[in-house]
Amino acid sequence: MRILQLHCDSIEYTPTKKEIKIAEDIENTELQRLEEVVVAFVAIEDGDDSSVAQDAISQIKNSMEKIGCKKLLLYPYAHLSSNLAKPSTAMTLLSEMETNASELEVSHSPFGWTKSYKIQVKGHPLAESSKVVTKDSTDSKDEEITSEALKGESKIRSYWKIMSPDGTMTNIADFDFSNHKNLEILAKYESAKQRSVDEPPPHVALMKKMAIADYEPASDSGNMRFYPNGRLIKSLIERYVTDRVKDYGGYEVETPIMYDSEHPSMVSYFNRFPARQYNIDSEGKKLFLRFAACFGQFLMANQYQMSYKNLPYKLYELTRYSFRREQSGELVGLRRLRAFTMPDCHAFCKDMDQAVDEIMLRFELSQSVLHELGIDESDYDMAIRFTEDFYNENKSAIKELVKKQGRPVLVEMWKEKFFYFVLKWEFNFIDNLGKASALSTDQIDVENADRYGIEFVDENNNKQHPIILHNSPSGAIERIIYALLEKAAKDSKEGKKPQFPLWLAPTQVRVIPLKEEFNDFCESLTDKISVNNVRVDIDDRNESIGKRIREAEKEWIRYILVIGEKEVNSENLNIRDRKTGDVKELSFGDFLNEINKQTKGKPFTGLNLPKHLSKRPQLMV
RNA sequence: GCUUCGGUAGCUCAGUCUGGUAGAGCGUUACAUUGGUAAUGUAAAGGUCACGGGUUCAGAUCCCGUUCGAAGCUCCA
Repeated sequence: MRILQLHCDSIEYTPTKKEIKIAEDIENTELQRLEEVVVAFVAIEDGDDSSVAQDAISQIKNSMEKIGCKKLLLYPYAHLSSNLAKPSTAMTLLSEMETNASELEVSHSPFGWTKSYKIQVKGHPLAESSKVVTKDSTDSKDEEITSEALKGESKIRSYWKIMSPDGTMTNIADFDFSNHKNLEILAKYESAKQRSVDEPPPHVALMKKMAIADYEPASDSGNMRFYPNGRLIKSLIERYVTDRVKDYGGYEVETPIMYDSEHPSMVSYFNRFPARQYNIDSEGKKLFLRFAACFGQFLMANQYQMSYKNLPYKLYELTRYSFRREQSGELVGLRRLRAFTMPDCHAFCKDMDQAVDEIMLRFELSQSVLHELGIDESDYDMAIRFTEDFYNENKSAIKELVKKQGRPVLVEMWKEKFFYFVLKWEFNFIDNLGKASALSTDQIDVENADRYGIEFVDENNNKQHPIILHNSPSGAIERIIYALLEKAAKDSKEGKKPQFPLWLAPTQVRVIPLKEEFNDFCESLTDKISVNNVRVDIDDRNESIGKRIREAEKEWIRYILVIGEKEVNSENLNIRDRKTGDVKELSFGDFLNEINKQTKGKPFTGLNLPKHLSKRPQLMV
């Protein structure tokens, strides 16, 4: 028996005429319409019997339970097989299947009739499946009709281990996680897929409360709006990551955000991955929005005349945005988006030795970038994945990476290469709910240079395809903000004051005049401070001093300067430091030094809000 | 995408079970207050109870659908 099973929004069919003599007698030849239904196109084959029918219907019931649908239409469909059973047998078995599915709302379309039909199939991964049930098939073959990638992904055979910094590998079950709680979460998360949470992630409330980002209902899900505070933070992180990649040797480029899916180099790449992109039809072209910077940079590199002497050569782009049409149920706050900002740096290397050398540099770059962004080593754990072949040929390189991490890492070893890369590592941030999400990552790609026709000329004047590394030193910028907010929430939960690194704080210094008569003094003081690249504002509202301090605290502002009689007549400043909660007296110069020490080496941009709080609309409370 | 839960004033939320005049705090506005390091006082304005349909004499409340969000499943190039 062959079955094509489709989970449908709707199906309409109209019996038009009897095809065979013994066709079922029916009274109603009008159009039938069913909604929210699983349609099983069934071909009964020679040799099928009652046991096959039972097996088949139980498989159907099984998968319907999984997708949560209770309505079934059995649709006799001869065209699935060239070895059909006799119509009489077929009718008997079909009605047996229908009887055995009585707990469902089951019906069938008439047997032996020519029917016209119109069908609307749902888009989810389990919506379509085909089944072959035979007398001797002991186990069910439940094959999903979807992209090659999804098929392959479920077939990937892999082994999960923990590798210690000394290079020894241990089975996950045998590893002592007592000092590595987050790694345990990551290991369980990845390999066993165990999760149990029942509350929204804290960064979602914080991103709104701090007026950073919010959902935009008028857009698609997962496309966020960033308020002035959020844009300032995001733009500073973007600039910092870009500066660091340029220091490392990446050359910044800009490439289109949409591509023609029928361009020859896209076709084969596309077929390797599930179709989760945004599609746009324009003047007969089928365009899709990029989900990474790869295409643009590869198509560009294709034009380069490269010699081995030029390698390694690195291209970099900060994609604003990359688009992935993730399943709606997977989107969460700033953690998982459909439009996100991704720094993406590709290094073209002449051979595996050079690629391995390069990956070490980028590993250190990624570690350092995260650290400087305010994400500590203890906040993330590393996973490394590679093919068995790559492991056997490059053991020492893998061990060196793990050693650089200095702590045990999660290892996934693939029996064979399925993706385009032979090695991939990533740093996974573990949030307050025990969710892991990848930040930095790098890959060794051995396929795409060929696919995109990227070549260099080697020492012997032969053309070769370079090995390509794909590194994002920070991961998505939105995800960095998510990590910083989750860290702040954790501090808050532990009774510590939440805060941003000073260089990212929307306001670094707040000046509060005690009375209106000190306003002029405050103006000139803030001018003096802001010319030194410090974001300073004035709370000139007619509110009590206590309230204005409280609100500055709630905005996580690090330094508060209350200006009264005493300050106006003093050389020094009285500074309330949120970190300690104390008020200290410093000279103007010492104060600036204290700030500069903390923001050294980081980009700066001016206040992104009105300087006077009296002029500032309130976004959130 | 599936299952479950949720959407009430700008924000946080009560009211929904048991249908009958829509509530509080914060914020906003006005007036008074000129303050010394986490909430000054008084008053006022502010709601299509997410949207659409149904049941009912009557719907924020009950039913159906849609939409947005969250959790779980699945997934993450």
